[in-house]
Amino acid sequence: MAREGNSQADRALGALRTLILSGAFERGEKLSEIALSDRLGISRTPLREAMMHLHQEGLLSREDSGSARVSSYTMRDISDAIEVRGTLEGLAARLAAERGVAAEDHAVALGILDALDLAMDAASGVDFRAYVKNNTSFHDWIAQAAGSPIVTREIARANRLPLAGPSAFLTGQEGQSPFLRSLIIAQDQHRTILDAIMTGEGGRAEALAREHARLARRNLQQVIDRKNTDISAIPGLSLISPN
Amino acid sequence: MAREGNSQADRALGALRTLILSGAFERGEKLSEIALSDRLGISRTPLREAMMHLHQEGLLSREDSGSARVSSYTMRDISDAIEVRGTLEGLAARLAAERGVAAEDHAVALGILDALDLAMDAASGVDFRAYVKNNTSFHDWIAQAAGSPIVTREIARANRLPLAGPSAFLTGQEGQSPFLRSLIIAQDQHRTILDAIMTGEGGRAEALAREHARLARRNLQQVIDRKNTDISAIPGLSLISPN
DNA sequence: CGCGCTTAGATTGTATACAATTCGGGAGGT
DNA sequence: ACCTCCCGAATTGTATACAATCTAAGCGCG
Repeated sequence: MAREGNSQADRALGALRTLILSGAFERGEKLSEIALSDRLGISRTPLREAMMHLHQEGLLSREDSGSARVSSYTMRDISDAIEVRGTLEGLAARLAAERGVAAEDHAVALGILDALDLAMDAASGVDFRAYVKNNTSFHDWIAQAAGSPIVTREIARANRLPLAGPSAFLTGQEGQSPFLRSLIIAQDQHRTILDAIMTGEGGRAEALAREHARLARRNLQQVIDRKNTDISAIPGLSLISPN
Repeated sequence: MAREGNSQADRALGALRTLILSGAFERGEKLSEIALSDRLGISRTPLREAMMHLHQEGLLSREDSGSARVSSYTMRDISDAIEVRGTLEGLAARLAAERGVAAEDHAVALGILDALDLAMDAASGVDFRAYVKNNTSFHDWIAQAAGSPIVTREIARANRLPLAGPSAFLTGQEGQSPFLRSLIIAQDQHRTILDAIMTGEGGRAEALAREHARLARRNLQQVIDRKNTDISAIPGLSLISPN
């Protein structure tokens, strides 16, 4: 049998997801199971399992007849998805503030924020790889800070939506100066959110977490407005319909 | 092939979900695919598909080895799930207020609320069947009121969590007088939420929708505290661990 | 010339056989 | 008595064959 991550189904899931996000298919393109099966060298049974998974992730949508199509999203869909994420992170932050956070967990969060500072102040400009990694970690920390598996799970779900994750627009932006400014603002928001959580200011923590997500929305808008963006530089961007 | 709802996979999904929610299995019981396959008269392929679906619904959890267990939830998990639902419905209500609602959609909502009044004022006590149906309709209306497929979808997801749906605690409660009072309060909240949405009071609409969900939380607590509750009267209650 | 029907090819849904792995129990040794 | 190792039964993962259905092209008819 297969260990975690070693199964054919997991391989199919990863491979197909990468293909879709990298723009290997057109928006709305119909995917044939047999064709994909041949292309990936994986039989239809685990492939169908992977496609079901991608369906619930939102990357595929099912026709009435049962055939699968690559999903198509509008700008507003992504914007709404980010708002949903912000709302749920706000909930997590508020609950964490209300329920309290152990000193041990607090230390972990501080460590992540210090690492983010370090990534920004690197001698050779910003260390994007480290920033993305630690930014993701901090958002994961918030998701778990309330100590509620349900909240954590729902946030994870919201993050799976194509471009809604906290680090979706942190790749392929290295040289942009307005983007650098937004990193500074984002990091300040990180510290402020953690402060509000630790002082038990639930309402403040929630409002800040929401606004923090809206910063991602602004970045999305900037990326789109800048016309010469390489569509393949940001995974999933090919799923967005132009208008 | 199979039309929507006619496939073996859909039948397996419905049958297995009903079995689980009705308490046919113990909490944490390991489910063998072969045994279930025999019991339901459905081969393993569509059965596995159904089990994957139930896994993402939260009714099943997977062991490292791949075997499936019936999920177990705590009281607090359910409480959190209801809070998540309230938060997302609050988001939907706020967005609806901010973005505006067409007169046509407003009329639909008013129709649903009138039907709810009618169900409560029925000559022979409360018509629970009608109340549940229209209560569900109103919550669906809110989920769609923002005009955002993403928001609608996330709310639908949150509702799938075992006892988190808006009508989860409306069955098996017919004779309870404190419960009747909560129906009156709930219906008042319905009207107030709609009013806030239509007058563009986004913050108010959001706060009310959240508090409305917390009423469901109070009902849950009442059901649990009342010791003589028939555990099979409320679908999914068997998944809750006592402590 | 356009439209509906028929039919063949392609595609999805399902069952089943087989391979790989896990799990539990029993034998044997210390 | 307890621990370890090993083996067989049970269980899950995968491939594949077949059945049911969809799709699209070609044909006949108005």
